[in-house]
Amino acid sequence: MDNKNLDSLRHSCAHLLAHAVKQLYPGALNAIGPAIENGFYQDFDMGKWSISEEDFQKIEAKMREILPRWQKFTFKEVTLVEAKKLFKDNKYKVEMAKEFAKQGKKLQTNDPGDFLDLCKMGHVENPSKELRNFKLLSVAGAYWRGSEKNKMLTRIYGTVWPSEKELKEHLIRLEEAKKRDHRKLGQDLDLFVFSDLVGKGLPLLTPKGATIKRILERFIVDEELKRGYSHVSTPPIAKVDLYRTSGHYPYYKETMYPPMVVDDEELILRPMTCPHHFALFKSRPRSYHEMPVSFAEISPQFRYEKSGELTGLIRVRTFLLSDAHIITPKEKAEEEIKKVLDLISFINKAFGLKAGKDYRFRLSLGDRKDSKKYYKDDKMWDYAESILRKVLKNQEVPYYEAENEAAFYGPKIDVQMKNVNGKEDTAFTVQYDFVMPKRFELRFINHEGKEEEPVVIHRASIGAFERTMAFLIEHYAGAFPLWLAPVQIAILPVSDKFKDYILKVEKTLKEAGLRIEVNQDNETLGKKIRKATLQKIPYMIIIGEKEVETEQCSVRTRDGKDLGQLTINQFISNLKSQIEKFL
RNA sequence: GCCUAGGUAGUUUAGUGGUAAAACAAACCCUUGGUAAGGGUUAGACUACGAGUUCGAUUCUCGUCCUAGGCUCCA
Repeated sequence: MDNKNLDSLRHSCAHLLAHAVKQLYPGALNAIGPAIENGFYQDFDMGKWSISEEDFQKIEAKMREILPRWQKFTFKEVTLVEAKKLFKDNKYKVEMAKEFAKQGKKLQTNDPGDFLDLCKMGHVENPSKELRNFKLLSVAGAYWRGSEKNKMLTRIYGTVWPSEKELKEHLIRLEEAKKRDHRKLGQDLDLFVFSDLVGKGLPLLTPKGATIKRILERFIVDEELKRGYSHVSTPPIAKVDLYRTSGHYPYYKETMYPPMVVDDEELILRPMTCPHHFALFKSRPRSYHEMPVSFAEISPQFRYEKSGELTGLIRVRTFLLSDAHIITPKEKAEEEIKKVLDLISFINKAFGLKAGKDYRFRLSLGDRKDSKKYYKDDKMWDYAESILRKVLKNQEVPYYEAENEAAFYGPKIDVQMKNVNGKEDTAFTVQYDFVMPKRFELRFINHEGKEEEPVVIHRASIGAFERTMAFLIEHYAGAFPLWLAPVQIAILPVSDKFKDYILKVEKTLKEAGLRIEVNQDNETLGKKIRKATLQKIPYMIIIGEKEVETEQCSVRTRDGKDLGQLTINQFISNLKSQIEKFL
């Protein structure tokens, strides 16, 4: 079934849900009910009622009771006056009717037999047959028309599929996704924890979690140094004036931590690194010879995200960003953006992430009409957006454009990744900024000996480490590739008689830079293997009498493959060549 | 922040208006075992926190904190 028909199926099911709920809860009003990816939702103003997931069984039964009567949707075009009259009891429908009429859209009602609704979308031909394979999934609050200022409605999410088999498969996929959830794996694999006492949105990384972070950090710093970045170190705290100069303060006051007053000075935990790097740039005059100047930093940042927005490691209140600011003459900006995209491709390749499947590029544009949210300079916006678009086109990568997603100082290219729940977040970002150079009076001396204003490219190559770790945990389902695995080798003695040899092996492997864990517990070999496998440790080496005699080790992988006996040196060079291939 | 649901040993869960049960993990003992769970013993919970109702609350009510799924937000 193609997407259009699937959408019709799902949207039709939202009607069925609306009808059932209205019958069960007199006075409930249905608002919008669109198809979404893998399902649909339907919003209700429940009036005096409230709904929880416990009510789903009852609602689903009602839907099945109604369904046989729904033979065919019939459509009818109506005028605004007629619509207002037909839906006089439903203010949401009336508001939509007015809105559509204002936009010059035709108003249409449809009726599957006993449920007249205002609606313009596609519907299935034969509802009673096609709508059988549905399931209600969750209930949530959602603001009417998506605005915090409006009333909160009750939203019911559901899914529907052309066949029972597809429905079952989808439900199994949802279950499987839960198993990959980085929050569950973070617990099971001992990577990070939260503490009520420390605070929400403030993750504590365990030794294993911190190891992954350290590997990523070293990986990206080394790679950036190779590519010509200068790594710097600036304080995670600064005077509020710095952010007043940058213009961040009024725009982002809500998400900054409140200022601390120390001796007549107001200090703030930094929510971003840009102004620090600009201050560094301005510390002395800059010549065109050294441009572009690329300051990179593994930078801790602090943002007061609203409590409901926090999710595991994906949205946190303090995080470490692989930040950089490329301060470049305008004519070199395009080339520099291209270089950043090359770096991002390199990173994605190292992780085995594929464009289109695991991530996608988004060209995030401004809105010329919204001068509150975006700095007003139409010409600069047009120019900056055209440059980013051009680079994306030349890279021949698939991308999509999104209005109203830019930073206040310019448009950006975002690398969007999906988490196991299907929610998309920005992993990496490249931003074109023509505002900060003005605000900070950034200048360099050009080859004519005159002062010239550069542009700034803000970019986060490997993103925020916490968030990137979350994506990677889910991407690998916890089975990290050798180079990233917090523990690479589990040494499993067959009994405790071989301590001396084990110590020797452990020392040799550690000296070779490998990450080891020895399981000396008084347990059977089978149990030790099980434990190491559940911890998703890539390699297990088993040492017993045979290995001690021949000075070898028996190697087994977490996938259950037996690689036989190897000398320690063979094993080391085997692993090392594997790691090198990745990097 | 808002809507809905939830919070019981380190973890996953059970349970009850009369101060809590199990599995795994832990510690110890027996076993010295060869490729996914050997056996036993012990310890571990002021049932998230605070208040109320009650003779008595882990259980009922309210508040606070935290978590999940959404919404809003996401530099």
